[in-house]
Amino acid sequence: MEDNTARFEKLLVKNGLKRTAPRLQVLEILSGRDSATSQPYLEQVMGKDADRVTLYRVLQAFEEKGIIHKVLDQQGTANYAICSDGCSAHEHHDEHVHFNCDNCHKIYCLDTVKIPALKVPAGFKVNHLNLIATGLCASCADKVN
Amino acid sequence: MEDNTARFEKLLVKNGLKRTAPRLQVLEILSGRDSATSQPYLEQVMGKDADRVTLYRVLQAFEEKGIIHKVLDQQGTANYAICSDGCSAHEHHDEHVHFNCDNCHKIYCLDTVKIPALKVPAGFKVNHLNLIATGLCASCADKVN
DNA sequence: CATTTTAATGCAATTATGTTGCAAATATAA
DNA sequence: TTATATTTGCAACATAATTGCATTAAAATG
Repeated sequence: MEDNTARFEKLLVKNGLKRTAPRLQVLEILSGRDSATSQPYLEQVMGKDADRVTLYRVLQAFEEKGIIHKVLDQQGTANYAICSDGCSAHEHHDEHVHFNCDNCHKIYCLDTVKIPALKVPAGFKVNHLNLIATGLCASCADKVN
Repeated sequence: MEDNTARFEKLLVKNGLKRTAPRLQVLEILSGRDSATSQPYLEQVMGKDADRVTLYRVLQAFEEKGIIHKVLDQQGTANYAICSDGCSAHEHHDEHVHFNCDNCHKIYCLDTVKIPALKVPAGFKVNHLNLIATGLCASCADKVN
Protein backbone atom coordinates (compact mmCIF):
# COMPACT_ATOMS: atom_id res chain seq x y z
CA MET A 1 0.00 0.00 0.00
CA GLU A 2 2.79 2.38 0.83
CA ASP A 3 4.33 1.37 -2.44
CA ASN A 4 1.95 3.77 -4.10
CA THR A 5 4.74 6.17 -4.84
CA ALA A 6 6.77 3.57 -6.67
CA ARG A 7 3.70 2.60 -8.65
CA PHE A 8 2.96 6.18 -9.58
CA GLU A 9 6.55 6.79 -10.61
CA LYS A 10 6.32 3.86 -12.97
CA LEU A 11 3.07 5.16 -14.35
CA LEU A 12 4.63 8.53 -15.10
CA VAL A 13 7.72 7.08 -16.75
CA LYS A 14 5.63 4.73 -18.83
CA ASN A 15 3.83 7.74 -20.21
CA GLY A 16 6.94 9.75 -20.87
CA LEU A 17 6.27 12.17 -18.04
CA LYS A 18 8.91 13.22 -15.58
CA ARG A 19 8.54 12.23 -11.96
CA THR A 20 7.80 15.57 -10.30
CA ALA A 21 6.35 16.51 -6.96
CA PRO A 22 3.08 18.07 -8.18
CA ARG A 23 2.33 15.08 -10.38
CA LEU A 24 2.92 12.58 -7.63
CA GLN A 25 0.81 14.65 -5.28
CA VAL A 26 -2.12 14.73 -7.68
CA LEU A 27 -1.95 10.97 -8.16
CA GLU A 28 -1.74 10.51 -4.41
CA ILE A 29 -4.83 12.62 -3.79
CA LEU A 30 -6.92 11.13 -6.57
CA SER A 31 -6.08 7.56 -5.62
CA GLY A 32 -7.05 8.14 -2.03
CA ARG A 33 -10.63 9.02 -2.88
CA ASP A 34 -13.62 6.88 -3.68
CA SER A 35 -15.16 9.36 -6.05
CA ALA A 36 -14.10 11.79 -8.73
CA THR A 37 -12.36 14.87 -7.44
CA SER A 38 -13.19 18.39 -8.47
CA GLN A 39 -10.61 20.80 -9.74
CA PRO A 40 -11.44 23.34 -6.99
CA TYR A 41 -10.98 20.67 -4.34
CA LEU A 42 -7.62 19.69 -5.74
CA GLU A 43 -6.62 23.31 -5.87
CA GLN A 44 -7.58 23.76 -2.26
CA VAL A 45 -5.84 20.64 -1.00
CA MET A 46 -2.65 21.33 -2.88
CA GLY A 47 -2.68 24.83 -1.51
CA LYS A 48 0.62 26.54 -2.03
CA ASP A 49 2.38 23.28 -2.74
CA ALA A 50 1.77 23.92 -6.39
CA ASP A 51 0.75 26.80 -8.54
CA ARG A 52 -2.75 26.87 -9.96
CA VAL A 53 -1.35 26.83 -13.44
CA THR A 54 0.74 23.78 -12.70
CA LEU A 55 -2.32 21.92 -11.51
CA TYR A 56 -4.14 22.72 -14.73
CA ARG A 57 -1.21 21.49 -16.73
CA VAL A 58 -0.74 18.34 -14.72
CA LEU A 59 -4.39 17.45 -15.13
CA GLN A 60 -4.26 18.19 -18.82
CA ALA A 61 -1.17 16.05 -19.32
CA PHE A 62 -2.69 13.17 -17.34
CA GLU A 63 -5.87 13.32 -19.34
CA GLU A 64 -4.03 13.29 -22.63
CA LYS A 65 -2.03 10.26 -21.56
CA GLY A 66 -5.11 8.41 -20.40
CA ILE A 67 -4.06 8.39 -16.76
CA ILE A 68 -7.16 10.19 -15.56
CA HIS A 69 -10.48 11.07 -17.10
CA LYS A 70 -12.56 14.16 -16.73
CA VAL A 71 -16.24 14.27 -15.85
CA LEU A 72 -18.24 17.46 -15.81
CA ASP A 73 -20.86 17.66 -13.11
CA GLN A 74 -24.24 19.32 -13.51
CA GLN A 75 -22.70 22.71 -12.84
CA GLY A 76 -20.05 22.23 -15.49
CA THR A 77 -17.27 21.85 -12.94
CA ALA A 78 -14.45 19.57 -13.97
CA ASN A 79 -13.96 16.45 -11.87
CA TYR A 80 -11.19 13.93 -12.30
CA ALA A 81 -10.80 10.26 -11.57
CA ILE A 82 -8.01 7.81 -12.20
CA CYS A 83 -8.72 5.69 -15.22
CA SER A 84 -9.12 1.98 -15.07
CA ASP A 85 -6.43 -0.01 -16.84
CA GLY A 86 -8.00 -0.01 -20.27
CA CYS A 87 -7.14 3.59 -20.97
CA SER A 88 -4.22 4.98 -22.91
CA ALA A 89 -3.14 8.13 -24.66
CA HIS A 90 -4.69 6.72 -27.76
CA GLU A 91 -8.12 6.16 -26.40
CA HIS A 92 -10.16 6.48 -23.26
CA HIS A 93 -12.44 3.67 -22.18
CA ASP A 94 -14.50 5.62 -19.76
CA GLU A 95 -17.85 4.76 -21.22
CA HIS A 96 -19.24 3.90 -17.88
CA VAL A 97 -21.99 5.75 -16.10
CA HIS A 98 -21.16 8.55 -13.73
CA PHE A 99 -23.34 9.18 -10.76
CA ASN A 100 -23.64 12.68 -9.36
CA CYS A 101 -25.13 12.75 -5.87
CA ASP A 102 -27.53 15.65 -5.34
CA ASN A 103 -26.77 15.68 -1.65
CA CYS A 104 -23.03 15.23 -1.13
CA HIS A 105 -22.20 16.19 -4.72
CA LYS A 106 -19.74 13.37 -5.06
CA ILE A 107 -19.29 11.86 -8.47
CA TYR A 108 -18.96 8.12 -8.58
CA CYS A 109 -17.65 6.14 -11.51
CA LEU A 110 -20.04 3.23 -11.82
CA ASP A 111 -17.56 1.04 -13.63
CA THR A 112 -19.86 -1.91 -13.63
CA VAL A 113 -22.72 -0.14 -15.34
CA LYS A 114 -22.41 -0.06 -19.10
CA ILE A 115 -24.17 2.55 -21.17
CA PRO A 116 -26.84 0.84 -23.24
CA ALA A 117 -26.64 1.05 -27.00
CA LEU A 118 -28.65 3.81 -28.54
CA LYS A 119 -30.78 4.33 -31.61
CA VAL A 120 -30.21 7.74 -33.15
CA PRO A 121 -31.91 9.39 -36.12
CA ALA A 122 -30.65 8.50 -39.57
CA GLY A 123 -27.45 10.23 -40.58
CA PHE A 124 -26.09 10.84 -37.11
CA LYS A 125 -22.83 9.07 -36.31
CA VAL A 126 -22.27 8.47 -32.62
CA ASN A 127 -18.70 8.44 -31.45
CA HIS A 128 -18.96 8.61 -27.77
CA LEU A 129 -21.60 8.38 -25.07
CA ASN A 130 -21.61 10.25 -21.84
CA LEU A 131 -24.20 9.40 -19.26
CA ILE A 132 -24.53 11.15 -15.95
CA ALA A 133 -27.15 10.01 -13.52
CA THR A 134 -28.14 12.24 -10.67
CA GLY A 135 -29.89 11.32 -7.46
CA LEU A 136 -28.79 10.04 -4.09
CA CYS A 137 -25.76 7.88 -3.56
CA ALA A 138 -25.99 4.84 -1.33
CA SER A 139 -24.57 6.62 1.67
CA CYS A 140 -26.78 9.71 1.37
CA ALA A 141 -29.93 7.74 0.62
CA ASP A 142 -29.24 5.93 3.85
CA LYS A 143 -28.95 9.06 5.93
CA VAL A 144 -32.22 10.49 4.66
CA ASN A 145 -34.19 7.73 6.36
CA MET B 1 -45.71 32.61 -37.79
CA GLU B 2 -45.52 36.27 -36.99
CA ASP B 3 -47.77 35.57 -34.06
CA ASN B 4 -44.73 34.35 -32.23
CA THR B 5 -44.64 37.47 -30.13
CA ALA B 6 -48.20 36.98 -28.93
CA ARG B 7 -47.41 33.38 -28.13
CA PHE B 8 -44.31 34.33 -26.17
CA GLU B 9 -46.16 37.00 -24.25
CA LYS B 10 -48.69 34.43 -23.17
CA LEU B 11 -45.91 32.09 -22.15
CA LEU B 12 -44.37 34.76 -19.97
CA VAL B 13 -47.60 35.76 -18.32
CA LYS B 14 -48.52 32.15 -17.68
CA ASN B 15 -45.29 31.81 -15.73
CA GLY B 16 -45.71 35.01 -13.78
CA LEU B 17 -42.98 36.81 -15.65
CA LYS B 18 -43.34 40.29 -16.99
CA ARG B 19 -43.33 40.88 -20.71
CA THR B 20 -40.01 42.64 -21.24
CA ALA B 21 -37.88 43.26 -24.28
CA PRO B 22 -34.88 41.11 -23.28
CA ARG B 23 -37.11 38.15 -22.48
CA LEU B 24 -38.98 38.33 -25.73
CA GLN B 25 -35.74 38.66 -27.60
CA VAL B 26 -34.27 35.56 -26.00
CA LEU B 27 -37.38 33.54 -26.84
CA GLU B 28 -37.27 34.87 -30.38
CA ILE B 29 -33.67 33.80 -30.86
CA LEU B 30 -34.02 30.39 -29.27
CA SER B 31 -37.16 29.52 -31.19
CA GLY B 32 -35.52 30.41 -34.49
CA ARG B 33 -32.80 27.80 -34.14
CA ASP B 34 -32.79 24.09 -34.77
CA SER B 35 -30.30 23.30 -32.05
CA ALA B 36 -29.48 24.40 -28.54
CA THR B 37 -27.92 27.84 -28.29
CA SER B 38 -24.84 28.65 -26.30
CA GLN B 39 -24.71 31.41 -23.76
CA PRO B 40 -21.80 33.12 -25.59
CA TYR B 41 -23.74 33.06 -28.84
CA LEU B 42 -26.78 34.62 -27.20
CA GLU B 43 -24.60 37.23 -25.62
CA GLN B 44 -23.08 38.08 -28.98
CA VAL B 45 -26.38 38.24 -30.83
CA MET B 46 -28.07 40.37 -28.21
CA GLY B 47 -25.11 42.70 -28.26
CA LYS B 48 -25.85 45.92 -26.49
CA ASP B 49 -29.59 45.30 -26.57
CA ALA B 50 -29.28 43.82 -23.14
CA ASP B 51 -26.75 43.71 -20.40
CA ARG B 52 -24.80 40.51 -19.86
CA VAL B 53 -26.19 40.27 -16.37
CA THR B 54 -29.73 40.58 -17.64
CA LEU B 55 -29.13 37.71 -20.02
CA TYR B 56 -27.92 35.52 -17.18
CA ARG B 57 -30.98 36.39 -15.16
CA VAL B 58 -33.39 35.86 -18.02
CA LEU B 59 -31.93 32.42 -18.71
CA GLN B 60 -32.04 31.52 -15.06
CA ALA B 61 -35.66 32.60 -14.70
CA PHE B 62 -36.66 30.70 -17.82
CA GLU B 63 -34.94 27.59 -16.60
CA GLU B 64 -36.61 27.75 -13.22
CA LYS B 65 -40.00 28.12 -14.84
CA GLY B 66 -39.41 25.23 -17.19
CA ILE B 67 -39.48 27.37 -20.31
CA ILE B 68 -36.02 26.37 -21.43
CA HIS B 69 -33.59 23.70 -20.41
CA LYS B 70 -29.84 23.83 -20.10
CA VAL B 71 -27.40 21.39 -21.64
CA LEU B 72 -23.71 21.52 -20.97
CA ASP B 73 -21.50 20.65 -23.89
CA GLN B 74 -18.22 18.77 -23.62
CA GLN B 75 -16.40 21.97 -22.70
CA GLY B 76 -18.85 22.75 -19.94
CA THR B 77 -20.39 25.65 -21.82
CA ALA B 78 -24.05 26.23 -21.12
CA ASN B 79 -26.43 25.76 -24.04
CA TYR B 80 -30.14 26.43 -23.95
CA ALA B 81 -33.13 25.09 -25.81
CA ILE B 82 -36.83 25.74 -25.50
CA CYS B 83 -38.56 22.95 -23.64
CA SER B 84 -41.20 20.80 -25.15
CA ASP B 85 -44.64 21.24 -23.67
CA GLY B 86 -44.29 18.74 -20.88
CA CYS B 87 -42.08 20.99 -18.80
CA SER B 88 -43.04 23.24 -15.95
CA ALA B 89 -41.52 25.01 -13.01
CA HIS B 90 -42.23 21.94 -10.98
CA GLU B 91 -40.39 19.51 -13.16
CA HIS B 92 -38.39 19.29 -16.32
CA HIS B 93 -39.06 16.52 -18.78
CA ASP B 94 -35.93 16.80 -20.79
CA GLU B 95 -34.86 13.21 -20.45
CA HIS B 96 -34.09 12.93 -24.08
CA VAL B 97 -30.66 12.44 -25.54
CA HIS B 98 -28.57 15.41 -26.52
CA PHE B 99 -26.25 15.13 -29.46
CA ASN B 100 -23.12 17.24 -29.54
CA CYS B 101 -21.56 17.40 -33.01
CA ASP B 102 -17.76 17.25 -32.94
CA ASN B 103 -17.58 19.20 -36.16
CA CYS B 104 -20.10 22.04 -36.06
CA HIS B 105 -20.47 21.86 -32.27
CA LYS B 106 -24.21 22.19 -32.48
CA ILE B 107 -26.23 20.50 -29.81
CA TYR B 108 -29.37 18.76 -30.96
CA CYS B 109 -32.19 17.67 -28.73
CA LEU B 110 -33.08 14.21 -29.96
CA ASP B 111 -36.59 14.32 -28.61
CA THR B 112 -37.50 11.02 -30.14
CA VAL B 113 -34.69 9.09 -28.50
CA LYS B 114 -35.48 7.98 -24.98
CA ILE B 115 -32.79 7.18 -22.51
CA PRO B 116 -32.93 3.48 -21.72
CA ALA B 117 -33.53 2.43 -18.15
CA LEU B 118 -30.46 1.76 -16.11
CA LYS B 119 -29.32 -0.71 -13.53
CA VAL B 120 -27.35 0.96 -10.77
CA PRO B 121 -25.64 -0.55 -7.74
CA ALA B 122 -27.75 -1.27 -4.67
CA GLY B 123 -28.56 1.75 -2.58
CA PHE B 124 -28.24 4.35 -5.29
CA LYS B 125 -31.42 6.23 -6.09
CA VAL B 126 -31.51 7.65 -9.59
CA ASN B 127 -33.47 10.83 -10.02
CA HIS B 128 -32.47 12.02 -13.39
CA LEU B 129 -30.53 10.83 -16.39
CA ASN B 130 -28.45 12.96 -18.62
CA LEU B 131 -27.06 11.45 -21.78
CA ILE B 132 -24.90 13.33 -24.22
CA ALA B 133 -23.78 11.61 -27.36
CA THR B 134 -20.94 13.06 -29.38
CA GLY B 135 -20.06 12.39 -32.99
CA LEU B 136 -21.13 13.81 -36.30
CA CYS B 137 -24.56 15.22 -36.96
CA ALA B 138 -26.40 14.27 -40.13
CA SER B 139 -25.37 17.39 -41.96
CA CYS B 140 -21.68 17.18 -41.04
CA ALA B 141 -21.42 13.45 -41.66
CA ASP B 142 -22.69 14.23 -45.13
CA LYS B 143 -20.09 16.84 -45.87
CA VAL B 144 -17.22 14.61 -44.81
CA ASN B 145 -17.85 12.32 -47.78
C1' DC C 1 -55.86 57.69 -16.59
C1' DA C 2 -52.87 58.68 -12.67
C1' DT C 3 -50.65 56.58 -9.13
C1' DT C 4 -48.77 52.95 -6.47
C1' DT C 5 -46.53 48.67 -6.13
C1' DT C 6 -43.63 45.18 -7.63
C1' DA C 7 -40.47 43.18 -10.73
C1' DA C 8 -36.72 43.68 -13.92
C1' DT C 9 -32.89 46.06 -15.81
C1' DG C 10 -28.29 48.20 -16.12
C1' DC C 11 -24.13 49.43 -14.03
C1' DA C 12 -20.09 48.88 -11.17
C1' DA C 13 -17.52 46.03 -8.61
C1' DT C 14 -16.01 41.56 -7.37
C1' DT C 15 -14.95 36.65 -7.63
C1' DA C 16 -14.02 32.46 -9.94
C1' DT C 17 -12.11 30.04 -13.73
C1' DG C 18 -9.00 29.18 -17.28
C1' DT C 19 -5.03 30.55 -20.56
C1' DT C 20 -0.45 32.32 -22.40
C1' DG C 21 4.40 33.70 -22.55
C1' DC C 22 8.55 33.48 -20.49
C1' DA C 23 12.38 33.05 -17.24
C1' DA C 24 14.07 30.00 -13.65
C1' DA C 25 14.36 25.49 -11.78
C1' DT C 26 14.61 20.55 -12.02
C1' DA C 27 14.66 15.77 -13.86
C1' DT C 28 16.82 12.77 -16.80
C1' DA C 29 20.15 11.50 -20.52
C1' DA C 30 24.69 11.71 -22.03
C1' DT D 1 29.06 16.44 -14.14
C1' DT D 2 27.33 18.65 -17.64
C1' DA D 3 24.01 19.22 -21.31
C1' DT D 4 19.15 19.04 -22.83
C1' DA D 5 14.62 19.00 -22.61
C1' DT D 6 10.74 19.33 -19.67
C1' DT D 7 8.30 21.32 -16.04
C1' DT D 8 7.30 24.78 -12.92
C1' DG D 9 6.00 29.37 -11.05
C1' DC D 10 5.00 33.99 -11.84
C1' DA D 11 2.71 37.81 -13.97
C1' DA D 12 -0.49 39.23 -16.93
C1' DC D 13 -4.53 38.54 -19.27
C1' DA D 14 -9.06 36.66 -20.78
C1' DT D 15 -13.49 34.86 -19.93
C1' DA D 16 -17.39 33.51 -17.21
C1' DA D 17 -20.40 34.27 -13.54
C1' DT D 18 -22.35 36.64 -9.28
C1' DT D 19 -23.88 40.43 -6.07
C1' DG D 20 -25.67 44.88 -4.43
C1' DC D 21 -27.95 48.79 -5.50
C1' DA D 22 -30.07 52.68 -7.79
C1' DT D 23 -33.04 53.40 -11.75
C1' DT D 24 -36.54 52.13 -14.86
C1' DA D 25 -40.48 49.89 -16.57
C1' DA D 26 -44.60 46.80 -16.24
C1' DA D 27 -48.74 45.62 -14.31
C1' DA D 28 -52.16 46.31 -10.58
C1' DT D 29 -55.04 49.53 -8.23
C1' DG D 30 -58.21 53.08 -7.39
